[in-house]
Amino acid sequence: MDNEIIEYLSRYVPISKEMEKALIESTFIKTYKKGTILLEEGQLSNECYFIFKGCIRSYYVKNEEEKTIEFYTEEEAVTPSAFGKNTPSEYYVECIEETLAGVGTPGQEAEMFVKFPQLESLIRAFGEAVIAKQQDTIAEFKMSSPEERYLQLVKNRSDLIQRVPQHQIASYLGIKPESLSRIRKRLIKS
Amino acid sequence: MDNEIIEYLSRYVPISKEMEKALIESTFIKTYKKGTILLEEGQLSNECYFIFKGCIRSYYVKNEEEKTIEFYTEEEAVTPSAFGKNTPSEYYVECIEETLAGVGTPGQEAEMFVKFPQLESLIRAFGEAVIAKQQDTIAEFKMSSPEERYLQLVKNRSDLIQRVPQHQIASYLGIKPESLSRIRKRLIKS
DNA sequence: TCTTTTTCTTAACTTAAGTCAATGCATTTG
DNA sequence: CAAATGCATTGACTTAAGTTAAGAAAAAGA
Repeated sequence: MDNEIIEYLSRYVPISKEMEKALIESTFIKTYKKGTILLEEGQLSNECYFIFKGCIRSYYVKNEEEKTIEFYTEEEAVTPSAFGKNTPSEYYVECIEETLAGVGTPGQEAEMFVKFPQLESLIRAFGEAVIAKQQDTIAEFKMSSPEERYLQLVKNRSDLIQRVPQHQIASYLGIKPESLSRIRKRLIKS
Repeated sequence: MDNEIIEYLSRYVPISKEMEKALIESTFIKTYKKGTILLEEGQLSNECYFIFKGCIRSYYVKNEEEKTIEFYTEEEAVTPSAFGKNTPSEYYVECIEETLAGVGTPGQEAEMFVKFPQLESLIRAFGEAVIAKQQDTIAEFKMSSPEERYLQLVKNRSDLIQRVPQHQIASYLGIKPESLSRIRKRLIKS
């Protein structure tokens, strides 16, 4: 179990044995029931997560409507923008399945940074990768029709199509559930 | 002139006198003609920029069409995703006005990181701010119609409406120039 | 198991963006 | 200065997404 975190991090930076040990010791693991709200709009964020099993969704609410920003699944890290900051979160974070996750806190993070300054490089590299990926997402959004976006999703993250309710997929694609329903019908026919 | 870079950075982290001196000494300043391509798709990126005067645009090309990702203007930093990496850039970076900018290189960056490890924290904090802003952009895109996106742009960055050709604004909003033209007409009437 | 709630689909209608084509205007270039 | 190029606008038409409403199917809860 703990090895998964290490393996994940080592994609971005070499992890020493010592660092590995400190990481494992300072991480505590929790399970959350389906439907658990991990963070609400307006609240401060004191936790970040590494998912071992399950699915977490982040979403904004505007005009009483939920707009899904991202789905996170196994072996992915969830760090709210407001994590460890003194500003309230602009969005919600919710477990949409029973979820088993490693939980990190700002204190633990700071401690690790002091002990292992290389971690800062890691986080920086990781952040840069996230930025590049998000830029791609934005460009993809501008360049594609709803139907194309759906096809991309099916291609790249077909697991989500199976495990996530369609109205949440629709909000992730920036369209209404009715439209997604029609898109699917259209595609089946052809 | 140099003070602008310092002032900009100090929004994110305290800058020591010594650091200030090193920064100013290692930055060189260049002017680019309107239309200069700073980075092409497929090329490696060896430079990042801090704009003193002018405007830089980044864009993807897909199906022979340009899709603008972002416009950068005075006192903003432009760091291509591929900067200092060994992977080719996925997009173009172009000066759409005569532009005066400070130019940074990976070598200079690395040198600064060695001399001033705090800089790494700065870059990390900065990256996090960028991530939060991009998440907002993505959410805004999902939540709004083209007309609403245009109104947001007018509200938040009215300068761009003045200084950037409309077809580039259209591609930035993810719509066709004809549609933008109609949106403007619609808004004037009401 | 039966009920309730949530999710998905369908239909009819409205609205606006995409497409194609033409035109006018402005800026650049020879 | 004339020609060419690039840019913005307009119109007619097509296409698909939003809206509203209803009903079916599936999942959750009592």
